[in-house]
Amino acid sequence: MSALLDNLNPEQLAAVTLPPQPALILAGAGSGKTRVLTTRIAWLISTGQASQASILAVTFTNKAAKEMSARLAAMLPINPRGMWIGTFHGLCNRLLRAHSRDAGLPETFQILDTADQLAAIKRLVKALNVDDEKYPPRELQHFINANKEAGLRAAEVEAWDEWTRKRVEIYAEYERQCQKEGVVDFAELLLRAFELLSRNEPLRLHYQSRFRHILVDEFQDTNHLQYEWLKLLAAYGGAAPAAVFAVGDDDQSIYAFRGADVGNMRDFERQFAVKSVIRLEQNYRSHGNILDAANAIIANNSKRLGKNLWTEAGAGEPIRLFEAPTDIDEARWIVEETQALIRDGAARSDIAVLYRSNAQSRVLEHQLFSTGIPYRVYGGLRFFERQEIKHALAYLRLLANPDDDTAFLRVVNFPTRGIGARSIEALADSARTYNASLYATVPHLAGRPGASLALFVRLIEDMRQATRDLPLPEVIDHVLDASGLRTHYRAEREGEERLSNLDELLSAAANFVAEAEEPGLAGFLAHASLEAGEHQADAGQDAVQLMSIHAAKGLEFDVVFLSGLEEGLCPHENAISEPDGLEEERRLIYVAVTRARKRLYLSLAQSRMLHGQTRYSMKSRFIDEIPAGLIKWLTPAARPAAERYFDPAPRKAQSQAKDLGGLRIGQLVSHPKFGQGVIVSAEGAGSDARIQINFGGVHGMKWLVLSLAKLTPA
DNA sequence: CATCAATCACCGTAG
DNA sequence: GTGATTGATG
Repeated sequence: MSALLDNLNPEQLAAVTLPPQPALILAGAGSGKTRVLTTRIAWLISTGQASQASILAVTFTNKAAKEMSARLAAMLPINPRGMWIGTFHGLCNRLLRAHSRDAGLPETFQILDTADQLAAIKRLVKALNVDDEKYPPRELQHFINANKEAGLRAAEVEAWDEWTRKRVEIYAEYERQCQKEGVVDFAELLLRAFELLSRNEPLRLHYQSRFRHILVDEFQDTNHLQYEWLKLLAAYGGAAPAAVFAVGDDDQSIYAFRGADVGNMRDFERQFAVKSVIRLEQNYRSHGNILDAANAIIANNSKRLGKNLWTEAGAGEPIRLFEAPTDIDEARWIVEETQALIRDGAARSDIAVLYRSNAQSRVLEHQLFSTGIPYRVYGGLRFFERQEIKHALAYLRLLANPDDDTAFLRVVNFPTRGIGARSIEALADSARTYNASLYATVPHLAGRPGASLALFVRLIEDMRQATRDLPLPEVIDHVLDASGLRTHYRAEREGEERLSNLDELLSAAANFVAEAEEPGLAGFLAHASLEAGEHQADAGQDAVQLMSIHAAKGLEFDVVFLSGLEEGLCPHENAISEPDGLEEERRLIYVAVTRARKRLYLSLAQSRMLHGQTRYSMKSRFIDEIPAGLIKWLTPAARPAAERYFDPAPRKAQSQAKDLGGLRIGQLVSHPKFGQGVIVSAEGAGSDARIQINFGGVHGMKWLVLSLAKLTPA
């Protein structure tokens, strides 16, 4: 026991050993947050204050949940599976599987990922004859999810205008469609679990009396529904509420876009009458210069609970900053620098390259690949989201739940078996009249299309027969052959990688069976939806880590490259116009900077390919928020002169040189009112000539009449 | 009904 | 630049 509490600083110790009552721990980046959480659980159990079964710990990412389980297993001679530890989605899934009937779901309900959900909405929009120009499926998807995250069913959404009334109607139809097919989307997992507990009193009382200790990681990222779910489970307002131990950092709140509400921290403090607020401000991760930069950046935010990180570590190295002419040059430089680090003995896995948007990874991957440096990309297109994997999973889903129309449509004619759009349309029509799923409607269909469809149904039924008593990997193996997927990809010219991914699916299943509590098909399918990113084909290898800043939260590395620090990208142009958008972008940079232990590189590119076009931008305002003394410029001048600003190797799109009275595209210019900007494009000629300039920041993009604008080369 | 080429829209972050 | 969608052709 004493060893358990050794080496904790006074604040950490106080947090770990708080009496069982509501507590809020404001834990700065690198302050030992995970350690406090896990030690708290170990302490509660080893002092006999809590049983394993009375613990519920919830996190946001699978990575964090796994980490917590692993650390607990190292601290306690127990099986951490006795506790409920997982993500919000994972725990809600567990709850719904255990009580599917009470929740109004089939036992084998399937989970729709983002792409499945969008496909389902598109299908619905088509079936309802809705104008998809006026009601774009993506927008509808966002509308539905936002309402679910706010805890609102279609009937509860207030619609003030015709547009929204229609969207509510589609939302209601979507709910009906999902219910009929026995599928739930991500947001539905949470909402359904919430409704299950709130409507079913015996069940609620059971879980409320079981979970006496509820620990929440990354509390700042909870959305409204998740907070309400926690309140319900903790018996908030009742005679004997559970002890909620919430750990969070308002400065690291970066998920407002999906409904996260930092206000939950204040609400929690007030509503639960929290007596103990503990601040963890000593940072054990980063050198002083890195921490100073992070503190300086975040100090520009106005809405903060207030916190200042400090460290006993020395200042360390300066922050290195590199400005490249193009995104390709930027990537090349990052790779060269990485090579040098590895040559000097750095482990590849201790080096991370971070970026704002996943699209940036391609250039980096290309450079790394051609240099032969092993790398691993997190996020982006994930293993379980690959086309061939989704096809295989769709067959499996049909085995588990034939009413899953999304799965049905995905593979009914893949590999092709003569079932075209006409047949599908006819089938969908009768499915509507019978009010049944596509699969169930097939026997009712007469004529020629009916025959080929019946063959497909027969195929699935045969698969079900043949795999009835087989272990999961063999089920999948059989399905891959019987479906014709293997044959199809063997014939495809570039199908080799797809084939090996399908084999990888087999080993993923074998792994799953070995580790899971419920190693059945339904469990595996849920795993595939919920942990789409966890399984990577080249996991385990010592590789350079590539990921978005969001994905990097909670992780740390010796060396961090933060790339693409340009106005429009970081801060992202869409965020600037959003309320509080800029502050969230700043927190994003704060998160990125605080990932680094020893060395931090910042980089930007003056021009970048985006949407197949070259874009010119200015350096991010956030760079200017770092005290100049902490930065070491690796490029000659703070701003390169106009001449050298040009792309030395112009790409096609910009090669047509235009005469703009001495100015050129890509050049940095100064305007008396708008300040510095980059010439992006031009049109017209003579006195009509207009040029487009990206001033970044407040002014943004502007079209100016060349003959009137008082521009000087900067 | 399948295949291929041409055209179009899209990339902001995620479980 | 990529992946989805549409249109012409066999």
